[in-house]
Amino acid sequence: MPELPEVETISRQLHQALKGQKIIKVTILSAKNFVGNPQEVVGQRIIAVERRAKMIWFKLANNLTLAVHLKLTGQLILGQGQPGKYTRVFIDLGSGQKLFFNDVRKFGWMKVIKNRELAKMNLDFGLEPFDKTFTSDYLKKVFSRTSKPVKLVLLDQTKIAGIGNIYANEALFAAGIAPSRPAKGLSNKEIKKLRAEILKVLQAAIKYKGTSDRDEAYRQIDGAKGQFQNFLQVYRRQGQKCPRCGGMIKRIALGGRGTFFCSYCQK
DNA sequence: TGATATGTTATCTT
DNA sequence: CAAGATAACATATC
Repeated sequence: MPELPEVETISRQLHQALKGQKIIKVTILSAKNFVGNPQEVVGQRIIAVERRAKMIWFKLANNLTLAVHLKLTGQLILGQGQPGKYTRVFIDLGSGQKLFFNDVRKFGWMKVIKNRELAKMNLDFGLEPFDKTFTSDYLKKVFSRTSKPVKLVLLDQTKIAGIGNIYANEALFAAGIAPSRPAKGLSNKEIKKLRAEILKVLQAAIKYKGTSDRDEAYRQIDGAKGQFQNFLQVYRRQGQKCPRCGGMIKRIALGGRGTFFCSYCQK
């Protein structure tokens, strides 16, 4: 699924490829996946492409931003060809290339947003893990206020932006903390460790350009898979041996989501 | 056929 | 009232 490392990868690649380019034409094939007036972005130059939480922001010259959320199965592919079966929107660029927004399940969206509304939208999200304000003191404060399972707090975008199911599971494994532990019950030492492991796993996943699990949707902008699926320790590995202690990896549901952990070495 | 997958939000419940 | 729990969204795959 596109989480922080996947969206960051796409966002960096698009910035590289599209900075300075002009949007020539917007073709909407599925109306529900495009919000706003496409004419407002036509003719505009792309100043920068940035990531915020799990969104990609195309900052345009006219103080508008084209925001994209890939949700579960969205892709942004840069190419020369024709739209595919699951292309919902595509954008013709000055270079002659096309940017295809593909999305099997149609949960994702593109939205035209005024920059001053963007600032308001920003307030709905928690801290970016790589922001220097994301300290263990901050985590401690967040955790102390709830007895929800710690994994659900990691997934709460209003507290921390960008972590999804894969990296919540992996970070808790790396920190040796059971996902169902009530957040307020974690010790200072555990919180410190968890913060460090969150940063480590996100950094490693960015290095390997994200996780393309099975035939899942995530792709880099040239259509290539990421490689971090080869480094997953627990995610979707139920029934297999724990790479750390040799115990059995279990699967439970937390908040209706698959949760994977080693019941021997995650305390 | 039914279970499973999942990010986010709407809605129901406590 | 707020926090927490759960359903809904759409569709493919096992």
